[in-house]
Amino acid sequence: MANSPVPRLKDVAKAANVSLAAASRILRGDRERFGEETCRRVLEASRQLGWRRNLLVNGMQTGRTHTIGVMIPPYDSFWVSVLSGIHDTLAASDYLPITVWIGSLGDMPHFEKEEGDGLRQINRLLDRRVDGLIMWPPFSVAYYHHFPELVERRVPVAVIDHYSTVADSVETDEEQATAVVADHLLGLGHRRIACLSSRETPSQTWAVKRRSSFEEAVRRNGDATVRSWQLNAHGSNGLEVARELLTDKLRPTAVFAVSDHEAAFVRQAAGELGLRVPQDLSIVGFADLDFAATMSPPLTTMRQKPHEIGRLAAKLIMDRIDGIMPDEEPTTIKVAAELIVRKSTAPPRTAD
Amino acid sequence: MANSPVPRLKDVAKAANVSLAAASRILRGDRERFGEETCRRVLEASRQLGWRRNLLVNGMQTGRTHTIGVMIPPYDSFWVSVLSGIHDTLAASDYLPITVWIGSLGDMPHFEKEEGDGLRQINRLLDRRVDGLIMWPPFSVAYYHHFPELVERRVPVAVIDHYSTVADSVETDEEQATAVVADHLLGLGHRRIACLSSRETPSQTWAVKRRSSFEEAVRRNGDATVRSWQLNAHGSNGLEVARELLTDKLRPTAVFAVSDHEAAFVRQAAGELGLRVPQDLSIVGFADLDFAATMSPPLTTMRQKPHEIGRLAAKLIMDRIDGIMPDEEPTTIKVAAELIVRKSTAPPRTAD
DNA sequence: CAACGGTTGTAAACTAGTTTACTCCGGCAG
DNA sequence: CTGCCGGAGTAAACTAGTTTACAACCGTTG
Repeated sequence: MANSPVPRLKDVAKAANVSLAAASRILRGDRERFGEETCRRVLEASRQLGWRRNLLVNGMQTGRTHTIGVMIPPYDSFWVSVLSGIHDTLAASDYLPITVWIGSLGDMPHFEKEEGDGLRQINRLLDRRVDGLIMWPPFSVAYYHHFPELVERRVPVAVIDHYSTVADSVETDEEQATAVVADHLLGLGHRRIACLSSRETPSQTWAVKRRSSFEEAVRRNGDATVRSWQLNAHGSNGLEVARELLTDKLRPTAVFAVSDHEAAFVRQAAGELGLRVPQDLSIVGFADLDFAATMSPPLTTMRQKPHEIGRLAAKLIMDRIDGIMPDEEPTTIKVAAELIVRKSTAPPRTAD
Repeated sequence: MANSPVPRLKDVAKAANVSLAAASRILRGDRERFGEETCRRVLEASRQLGWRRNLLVNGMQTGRTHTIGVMIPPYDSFWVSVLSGIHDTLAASDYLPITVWIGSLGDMPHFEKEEGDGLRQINRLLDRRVDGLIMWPPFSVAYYHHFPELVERRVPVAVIDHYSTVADSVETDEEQATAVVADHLLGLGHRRIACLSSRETPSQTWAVKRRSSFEEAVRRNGDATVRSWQLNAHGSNGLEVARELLTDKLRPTAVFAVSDHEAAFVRQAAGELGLRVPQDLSIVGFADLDFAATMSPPLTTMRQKPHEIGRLAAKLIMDRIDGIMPDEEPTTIKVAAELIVRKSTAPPRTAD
């Protein structure tokens, strides 16, 4: 019956014995101008042949591919949830995300951004004429170089966990979140507190902000000391820095790690040094990644709302596409995080 | 300069002062027939204007979109690795996966497949004229109903962890893997062994096979007893079944769980019942998910090769697309798994 | 002076539809 | 008998190129 692998509108029109234009209009929903019987015949023929709209053609004609490019890291549970929020939100508008990444899983959670690769990936998306881009900026040295190009092509961009003056952004409310952590630790009685930051490269604005907001929040208290360490540019020396931090003359009774990945290093280093958690050392993480609850002891951490972050990023993009938002002025949305108290925090030993 | 948001070939041709056809041929690499100076002008103009090939047009003309649809579950670390293998392999051929899922993260690792949703997602991919499909069949009751349609459209399909007679498939070598687990437990001296299977719905052929292969492997030994339990159709009663299994009159000294998710239930139930792991109870999982190493005690488990599985599935699809494989005869590739011995297995108590 | 090879242009057909402008036909009302 | 309207068809232009056939121009040989 079908001599072509995929049925074309032409085939449907022929089967229903109507013209191509009539079939097109009827299938697009413009049924008022046609007889009931004709509509029925066309719809039936379409169903029978398994005809489906061709979004390639649609994309060429309207300039809308109903596809959003997403550049985020090889996934840990945070990014899986972000992606899930993006996916759900886009699906509601009949959009689909198309996701690319650079680096490899083996290098998680930190990895080198290779400029050439980032550029290749962003171009793969542009070649497919995506209607918008959601990204985590560390992937995109490419991003900075190509922002003017994206603007010229009118491809809206939303960035996640990165402050930007040129694109819409969604980020965790670092001031709120770090204040909660500081309150928790200070409330337990800790007065010598260490902070383990991540890589603080120019693109990792979240790490810088989280660390500095935390320092500020602790210092507002007056009588507590806080000191921060950070990973090297490759993020490859987590365990060493954690050891260094724990053996420092500060002798911290509590450590705030800017993400659960860093908290895991602190936990491991504490174990090696014979420090019991939480009796000798309290640890607070950030993100509530899937492994946080099953660490021993279960990790006290700030639970971000990754699904919500993804949802909002997708909504920003959709609003730009639909022209709901005015052409100018990038928006920044801050999402609150909540403290999940588990077993890795306790008052410091009074003997100390 | 550019009056249109995205530069067209027409603009490049005009800027380089050549005809549209010449620009097209030169940019496609057909440079032999043109002068060096002309080629330089066209390439330069293209670079300057930021022109990029339009894969929508390409797709319409050649019937190849350089895109592969992927339907896999909301990701745990196994599926993230599978996806990574797919991504890397496709990228090498300048293809991109476009991933959809059904169900939600909250229902992991088991969830209802809702037929309507599965169909909607597969159609989203078909609308974009993907060149092939990689999927995990539980997502696709849709798949079974639409296989004839896919065949007619000549869309090659590869399935993962599911035996199929109609599509290519890649799966873990269950016989090899379960024999290794059986040898490990029997070698330690266990003689009363329980097996906790997953949901054993018709689409979960891997669970059925893994459980039955394990039973067979144990029974080959002669003097050991094995008994199996399984989750309900929704996969919602893992903890209850684990409790039931541990309090059964069999009094198992070891449990093999068909995935780490189920192993986690066994661990939790053991804790509740005051059984120490591994002194009172040995547990073996399957998959080596990211949380396996940080469980307490760290879980002995079979490490699958998800990246390799993804790579092979992508390669099967690419071979079908490139016409390398003959038109008939679906292939099945089996991938070996390796035992990772951690702290959750030990010899049974001799007192017992 | 004509033929020739190397370069480049022109025009048309093609991918799968969408959309607009017009036309055509039959039946009914005035 | 004419006008009008609903229901349909026809043709063409348009999306962004790709590809083929053919023509045209140039300077250089024979």
